[in-house]
Amino acid sequence: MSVTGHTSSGGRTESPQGQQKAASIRDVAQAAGVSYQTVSRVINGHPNVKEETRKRVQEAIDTLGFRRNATAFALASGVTRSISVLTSNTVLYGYAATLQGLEEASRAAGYALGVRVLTPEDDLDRAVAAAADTAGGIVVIGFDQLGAEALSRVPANVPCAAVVEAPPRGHKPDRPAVWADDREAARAATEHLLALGHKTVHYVAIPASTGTRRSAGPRAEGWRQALKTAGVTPPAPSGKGWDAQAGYEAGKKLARNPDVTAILCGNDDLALGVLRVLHHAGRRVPEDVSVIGFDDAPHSEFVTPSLTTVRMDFQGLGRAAFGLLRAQIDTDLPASAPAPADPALVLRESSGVREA
Amino acid sequence: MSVTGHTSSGGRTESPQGQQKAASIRDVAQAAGVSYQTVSRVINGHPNVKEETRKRVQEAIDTLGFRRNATAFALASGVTRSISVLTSNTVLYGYAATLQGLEEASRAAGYALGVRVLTPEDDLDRAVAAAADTAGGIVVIGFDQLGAEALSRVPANVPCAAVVEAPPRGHKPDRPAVWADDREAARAATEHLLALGHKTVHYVAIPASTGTRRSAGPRAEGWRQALKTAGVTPPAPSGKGWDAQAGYEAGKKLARNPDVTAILCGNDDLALGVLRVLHHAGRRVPEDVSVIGFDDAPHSEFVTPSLTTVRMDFQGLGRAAFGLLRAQIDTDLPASAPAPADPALVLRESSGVREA
DNA sequence: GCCCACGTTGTGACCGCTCACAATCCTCGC
DNA sequence: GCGAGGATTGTGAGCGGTCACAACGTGGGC
Repeated sequence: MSVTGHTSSGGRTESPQGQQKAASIRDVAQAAGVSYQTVSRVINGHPNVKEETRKRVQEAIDTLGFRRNATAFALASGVTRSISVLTSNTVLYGYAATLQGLEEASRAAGYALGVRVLTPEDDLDRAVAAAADTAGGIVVIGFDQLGAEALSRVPANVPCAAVVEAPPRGHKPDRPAVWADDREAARAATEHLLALGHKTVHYVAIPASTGTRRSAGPRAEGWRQALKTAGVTPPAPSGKGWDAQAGYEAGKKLARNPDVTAILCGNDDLALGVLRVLHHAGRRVPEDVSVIGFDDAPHSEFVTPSLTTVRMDFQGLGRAAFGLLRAQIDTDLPASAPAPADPALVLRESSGVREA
Repeated sequence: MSVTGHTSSGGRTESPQGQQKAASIRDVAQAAGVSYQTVSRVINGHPNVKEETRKRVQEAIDTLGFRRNATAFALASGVTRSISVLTSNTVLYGYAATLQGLEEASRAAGYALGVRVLTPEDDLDRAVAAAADTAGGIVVIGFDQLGAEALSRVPANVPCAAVVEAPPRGHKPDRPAVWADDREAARAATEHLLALGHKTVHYVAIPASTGTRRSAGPRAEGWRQALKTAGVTPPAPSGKGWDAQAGYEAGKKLARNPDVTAILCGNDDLALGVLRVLHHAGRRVPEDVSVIGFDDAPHSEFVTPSLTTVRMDFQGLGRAAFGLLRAQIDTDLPASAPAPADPALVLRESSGVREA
């Protein structure tokens, strides 16, 4: 198999004169025989402009192909109509879907959207600052430690919203934020497994946004709480990452243990890895072991066995976060923040009655 | 299952005075007892500044927490150090991974990155224009018709690069672009299936970036060519979308036909759907039918049966596209465009020798 | 017939920074 | 001891828009 990986430099028709720079407001003014201020009025739809004048200016705008310079507008008016998203990932389903919601909402509102990925090597203050002075506001995706940390570094005077893990009971984040009730969802999923006859439920954790303990985070809490309520001592959670490989690794030990009949996973990728290792270990799903994931990634419905999981409205969270941010920027707006859908347990093939 | 979906408005400590606006270059100048131009020299690392002066200015910068206003800089210098990505999707693996490569490269180069999703309802010219005057250059992800169309609308005077499907043999795109040799990869995959003893190979297509025919696009071409070379008449391709659901739909007919023993899919999501429908039809993979996907999405290794697929270096394509764009903006740069890795067939469980 | 209010338009200053150029200061060589 | 020339610094103008305000009409009310 070969590759061309070819590169072609486009045939620019770059005349020696270079491309004439874009028409400015003053060019238009001259062409229309008015002052630049009048042009400004026209492009901003100011009421007090004589209809005939407006028409003349509009024609000049059209023939010159004038477009208002966004940079100059931003400088002069102080309005930026753009937001910047800070996230540690853009590919994992939860992040990607949240980003999608954010993009959709911002586009609908006429805002440009910037993306800045955070890495462990980053100087977070610098990253936040860079985002802040590029855009009119910041949205932080704080599902993980990196995001949460970045969020805490956002200067108080920059408009900011976040989508985060559900905060500990009774706590409220110090910045506007949206979240779904993962805790309750995890509890419901766990209770479902218990109701299916499983004596206990094991948990393969996603990294928590706060601290490094596997037992931290709302999903783990919900799971633990359900077990406790049922009078079961929660087994130690496992897991050390977000992807299927991490699920595979964490699942090795569980797969070997015949007492393990039910596994809740912090996300669907993890669950996929668990499913895989169970398959390798010769344990059938759901006959021998039930597996439940989290997030309802697009492919979860199509793997075999199809994955029972908790559907999360990440797009909705993204949209809501944008609403929260916009409310700070366009104070005096209808502040419409459509509520995200509730998490919902989706029953599929990977979970079933305990047979033993 | 309930949801809190809670919203908390952060406790802004907004004194009646409001936050004093950020320090400007002149504030710093005054504090340091120099002219604003000297401050400008310091922040731009201009050589001819007396060491002692530089130090004094730097101190003023630090104590005032000065940060150069990006908007003003852009306006005055005409340099934007930001790029904008136009894409019809951000979640599908190929797109998301390309975007990831783009983000990574732009961040490394100190460029901010904007994302603008294209929809069928969009006024493409408007969308392109908006992207163009927000950023210093545009990268178009042209895997599909929407992207390809947008690319063709980019005005000649705006710096632009694209990552596209491999263009027809002998053709070169009229804009700088990168692509992988999907055609060759598809051919290799098809030949592999043929070599496994399959009499023919069916194809479930992804939408082509040009035209609407399922038989268009490099992947389809490579597949068809391999069959023809082997003296086999290519069966009609199926497929009408990008996702697993589309694969499932397209696979229904194939699953019913006992003569179908090998299926090549335009991407891994499609393949997942095909796998699923084959499972429902009681046909074993790879014993009864071999399936090969395209792209090597992260989960393809972990589904059961694991998916034989063609690994694509989308991140590399993204990085290369950024390099191409940057070369137009920072003319006079080392123009380092690291070549993307070649597509590579990854053999896994879903393909095997024909047993019949 | 006059004044005032309002609709319409133009002027100046400024957003925060850069550029080009002029002005000043030193230092060196003879 | 003096002029040349480079190092260092300051000034003016401008990027392409916006804002505030002044300057025009023009019509209606008295």
